[in-house]
Amino acid sequence: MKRRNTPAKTAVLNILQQAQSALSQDSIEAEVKGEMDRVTVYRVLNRFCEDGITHRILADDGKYYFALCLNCNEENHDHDHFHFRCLGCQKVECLKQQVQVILPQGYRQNAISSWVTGYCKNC
Amino acid sequence: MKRRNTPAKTAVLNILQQAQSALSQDSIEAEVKGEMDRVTVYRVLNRFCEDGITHRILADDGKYYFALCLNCNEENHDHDHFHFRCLGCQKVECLKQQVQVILPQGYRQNAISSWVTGYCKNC
DNA sequence: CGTATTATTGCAACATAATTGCATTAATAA
DNA sequence: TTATTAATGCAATTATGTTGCAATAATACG
Ligand SMILES: [Mn+2]
Ligand SMILES: [Mn+2]
Ligand SMILES: [Zn+2]
Ligand SMILES: [Zn+2]
Repeated sequence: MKRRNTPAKTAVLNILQQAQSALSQDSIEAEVKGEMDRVTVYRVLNRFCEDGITHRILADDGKYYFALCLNCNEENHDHDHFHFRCLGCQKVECLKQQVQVILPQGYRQNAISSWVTGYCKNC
Repeated sequence: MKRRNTPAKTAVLNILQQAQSALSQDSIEAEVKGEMDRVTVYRVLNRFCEDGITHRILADDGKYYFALCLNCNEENHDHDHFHFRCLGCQKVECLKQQVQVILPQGYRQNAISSWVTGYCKNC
């Protein structure tokens, strides 16, 4: 399924690139108000995830956030870092620190989702 | 608001005690099918949380899971441990390992939510 | 026990986040 | 320029959880 370049795709990608942080669907929707449908935002973001352009993280507020994959290449994705959500400015960031977990015997690890909520240095 | 003992409350508590793991509303609902309403399950569980009988954890599948507070006392709740969700049997457990995170300068930590998904030793 | 008080329940409606179906539009290849 | 089909808009649907309100029933108290 070959991808096509569309205004919607370009607009969402620009927003993510300028954000320097993970964004939720609704915050992106707010920025493109009128330009495109709500569903299109979801679909563009999901396609980005399928294509390895973004990664999708379910925050502890129950919403998905999307962040550009910065240190990933086509084959190796590495998203086992902590995520921080600020209760003041609502900003979500990918932290540098990797999550270290040792599972009990016989357990196999598939994915990790680690969140810290609190207040960032500006809040 | 003094609590009352009801069949609904007793049934849900029994299920949690026998489970030895965290349960979602829908899995509890499945076990009490016909006995009580969907909303009652939510309300019983939320009351347990208010009363410090259970704690509520939002999993990386977007659902809340409820687990008995075992090592908590009235004042000190300690839920900063990893949680494991099995993709095979759907079971959710609280792992022993505590989450260790060092935040960037100036950041304040409020709450932690750490999930590992994968397959347990039986799956 | 009998009665009053009010916590708890059931049911319908609502809220919010995200997905799906389908006809239409438009990006790309030939 | 035209054919192909990915992408879009809109409405409907799913999923999870909450809220309003009248009816029910657990508890306290004489
Ligand atoms: Mn990340
Ligand atoms: Mn726990
Ligand atoms: Zn902040
Ligand atoms: Zn399992």
